[in-house]
Amino acid sequence: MMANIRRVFGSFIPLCIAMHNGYKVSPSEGAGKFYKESSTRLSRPEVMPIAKGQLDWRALELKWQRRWEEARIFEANPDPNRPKCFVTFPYPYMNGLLHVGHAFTATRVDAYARYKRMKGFNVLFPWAWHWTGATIAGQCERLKRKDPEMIRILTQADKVPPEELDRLTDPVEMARYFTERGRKAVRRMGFSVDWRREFYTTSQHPHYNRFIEWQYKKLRELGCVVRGTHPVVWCPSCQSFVGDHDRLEGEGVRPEEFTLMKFKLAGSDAYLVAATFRPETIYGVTNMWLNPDVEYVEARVDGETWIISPQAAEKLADQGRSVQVLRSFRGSELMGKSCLSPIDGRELPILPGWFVDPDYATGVVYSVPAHAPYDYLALRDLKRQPERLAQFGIDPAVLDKIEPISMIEVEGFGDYPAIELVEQMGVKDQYDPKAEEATKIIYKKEFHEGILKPICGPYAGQVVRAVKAKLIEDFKAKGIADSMWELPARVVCRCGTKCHVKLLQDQWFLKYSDPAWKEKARECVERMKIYPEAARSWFLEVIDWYLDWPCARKMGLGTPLPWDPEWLVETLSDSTIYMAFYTIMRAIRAYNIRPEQLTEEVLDYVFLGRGDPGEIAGRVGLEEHVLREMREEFLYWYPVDLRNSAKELVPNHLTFFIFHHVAIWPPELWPRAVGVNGMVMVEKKPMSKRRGNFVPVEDAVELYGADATRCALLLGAEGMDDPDWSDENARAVKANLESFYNLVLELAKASGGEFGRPERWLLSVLQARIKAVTEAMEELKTRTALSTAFYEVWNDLRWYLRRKMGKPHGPTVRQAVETWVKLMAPFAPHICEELWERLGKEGFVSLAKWPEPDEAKIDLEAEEGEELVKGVLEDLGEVIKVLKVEKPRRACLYVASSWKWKAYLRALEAAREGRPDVGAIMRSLMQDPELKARAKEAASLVKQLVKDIMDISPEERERRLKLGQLDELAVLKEASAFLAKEVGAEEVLVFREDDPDRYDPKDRAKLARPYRPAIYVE
RNA sequence: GCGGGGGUUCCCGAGCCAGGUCAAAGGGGCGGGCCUGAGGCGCCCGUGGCGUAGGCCUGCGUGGGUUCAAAUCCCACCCCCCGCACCA
Repeated sequence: MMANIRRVFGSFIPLCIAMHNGYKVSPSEGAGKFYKESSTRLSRPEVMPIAKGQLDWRALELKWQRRWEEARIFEANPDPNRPKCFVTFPYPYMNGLLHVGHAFTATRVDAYARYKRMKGFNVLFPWAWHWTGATIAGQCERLKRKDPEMIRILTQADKVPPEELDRLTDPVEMARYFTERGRKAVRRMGFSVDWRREFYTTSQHPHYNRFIEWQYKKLRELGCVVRGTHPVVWCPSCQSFVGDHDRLEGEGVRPEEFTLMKFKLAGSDAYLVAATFRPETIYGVTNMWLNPDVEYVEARVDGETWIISPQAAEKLADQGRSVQVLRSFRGSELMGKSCLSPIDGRELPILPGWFVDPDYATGVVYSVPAHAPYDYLALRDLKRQPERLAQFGIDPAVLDKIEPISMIEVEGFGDYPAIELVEQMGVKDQYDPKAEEATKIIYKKEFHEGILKPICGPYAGQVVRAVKAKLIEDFKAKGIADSMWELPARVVCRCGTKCHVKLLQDQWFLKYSDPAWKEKARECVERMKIYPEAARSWFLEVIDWYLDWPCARKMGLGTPLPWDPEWLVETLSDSTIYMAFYTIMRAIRAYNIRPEQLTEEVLDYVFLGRGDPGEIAGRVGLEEHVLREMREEFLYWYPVDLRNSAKELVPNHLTFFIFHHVAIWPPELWPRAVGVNGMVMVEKKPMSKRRGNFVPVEDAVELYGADATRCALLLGAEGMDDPDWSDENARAVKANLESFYNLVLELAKASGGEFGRPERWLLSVLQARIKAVTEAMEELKTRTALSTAFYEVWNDLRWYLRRKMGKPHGPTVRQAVETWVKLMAPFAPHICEELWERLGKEGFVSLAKWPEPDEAKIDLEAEEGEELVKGVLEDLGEVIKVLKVEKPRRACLYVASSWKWKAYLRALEAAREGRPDVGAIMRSLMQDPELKARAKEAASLVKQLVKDIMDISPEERERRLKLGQLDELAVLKEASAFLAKEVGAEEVLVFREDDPDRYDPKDRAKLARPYRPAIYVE
């Protein structure tokens, strides 16, 4: 028996060290053989030693991982008698090692899986590997070229031994290599995975390949896959598109679509084709700008003659236009001529504009001086330097005829916003950088708030933003407008060539723009659970925003499109419904089904229930029952109950996942829930291989063990917040887990003791903890759940043990500790298994029944009693501190008399209706003769009581009201020895305030209030 | 720029939706005490300021506002993180 509280916490570990000194654990010896000899002092030979005051985590974790595997407890088979729960983690991409970010997301899934399993669900948590895409192939290329950065990343971040590098130049080898290491890491984390269903993607896995072929046949049948063209950033020298990572300049720059307005050149069939983002301003056009110093061409473009820059002609040719350059000339040639406004045929002079860049869009710009700063500036510059006009033989008088035309109304400006702003900002001329700034301001303002004036015909009175798309469509229909793609900023390829936009022909697209498809996806989002709820609007936003997605590429690894095999399904498009494949992977292995047996009709039957299983089975040489079993297994596990990922996947993978499910399956098979979490930071910075703060799972596990890694990650954050991984924190969590382990073992030895209020209190608060952890897990709030299960329960026990001064009640403590271990099992499964075994429990804690809160154990009197003791202890401490006495000789407590309690309870009642009114309470109290006799005293008391009451939570008020008068005298008398010990007093005396025999030299008793006994310290 | 999420006491983080329970949970770190042969572990106390009786003052990105009362509600501003398309 423990002699006192200090011994409970202070001495047992050294004792354990003494007991086990000399036992050295060799990890290679495996489960059950960790010691040189069987411990004679521990009753069970297989339990873990505590080596050097610390656990041998590695040996302990390997032991339980092996036992789980041997017992095959995570292999989930359909069982109609149990509710199922199918949870998934997006298979990781195998271009490198798994890192703590993967571990974080997967640990959340695993903790949820383990929780649900303990709740009695038949839980399936499968795992697979993503090989699809060009990234791995790209890495191999870089490796072949001996790119030093690539070698550095592979050898340092991914810790590939240099001698392996040669082998990894083959993409399949690289994928396989990282898959092997990844699998080891996943196992070491103790994830409760059913490995029978493991696979990897691409044509390298013929079964999966069949599945993707089937999926795309279905999508095509449904009209979800269509052919079309697509703009990409293109390098004319490399003849290939240029992704963000292949650029020297222009990261993040994407193609944008310009509107082209066609102005007929007066007395000619040719059009001056001006490019703009603001076609609505056509109503305010006053003249045309060409750069007189650069070259232009006249070209046949789709049967029309266009005047544009030669660069533009080249770009248009890459955008699916038929382009034939007829002649080339300098811009100066057209100066002083005129063209016609496409809207109303007004004649517009063509003037020299040196700001016009032939490299940008068409090199032709129309002028709207009222609303475009550059246009106003260029006109102003010409007026100031009429000689520059004369140089082209233009009569400067032409400028006098140009009046700005106001066509957009915008608050805070008059008729000519561009002019006002230019003057206000003091922009010098068209070469002043401030011109750009002014342009941005006007554009933004007019786009969002601008209203078109009556001059704008059918669009008058409308907001620019609202009408723009319609206007473009109308102009195109009338044949006065066209469009072209252009990059809003310079992009330079790795090879040094300037890029432009190319429109790729005959691409295969997933038609995410389809309104009917979007609608179904929205419906799915609306009906599913989303953790955290804040992510829901994000999904809806993304679905709304999606355009068609090019779903196939010609490079890298993947599954060829069945009807056009030179195209491979790209990586985000072959990972959308594969969770269904997990459901049949078990049978494929068990029955040794060959890939060619997974025909379209077989999979139609399995996943869609189409056709006659007997006939189909016969045709492919399978037993009918096998086919039926696969169908049943699919229907058993589907739909997906939870898919959890990091938030970066919301706008892509998770949304695809939703789109494809709603396309292929009826609503009852749509996903039930998605979880989204933050991205792991390492020492507060985003993890990056290049930056060198990349933390592989294998390293974390090696240093801290699986349980500590899991807990440190889960304690980091929940919701969409980003958790931070730091060594300091991981170390601290590991130490906490070790203390948890030692404390549980020590407490399990407790025997004897008495059952009283502290025991009732402990069991009562434990029920609240169980409830809180359970509720948090249901919402996937893993941080709240773990922190409650771990720290809050610990604090409860801490108080209890302190309160019992080292004499805990064996059975109660044991019960508490068993519950504690169960609550911790989803998070720190290895150490909990070990404890479970050491506690002498049968079976795996992983399969133990999750605790349920027991209403019968909830004990208001005990909880309020302990609250009182805590409060008194705190107040005593405060008083002693202020008095600056080292060791008080004696402390006296005086509990409130019953008339005060009457007033207190009345005040509590009054507080139910909001802020209590002192007057009203008094009036009602005065009905009672006992109180009426003390009216004066009562009045000041009630004021104080109302203050007290408003200082506690409404729930607490309700509890106290429900409980009624607490027998404070009994509670405190029972606790007096404890209080005396805590404050270091010789004795603590407790009296009723109206006890005539009380010891009360300073006459303090009258200050007593309910839950606040009066105190006298000497 | 657009969309999403945030800014809380030394650090991480709860609280904010449903205003008073909040000097503000929990953890970490740090300081002191106890325990120990010593260390680690554990336990207790402290960790904005003041205080010779359980209390008072200041305080939750910045600036306003609503209210008897605001970390919590409203407005404006500043700052940080994530995603933005052929890429996993």
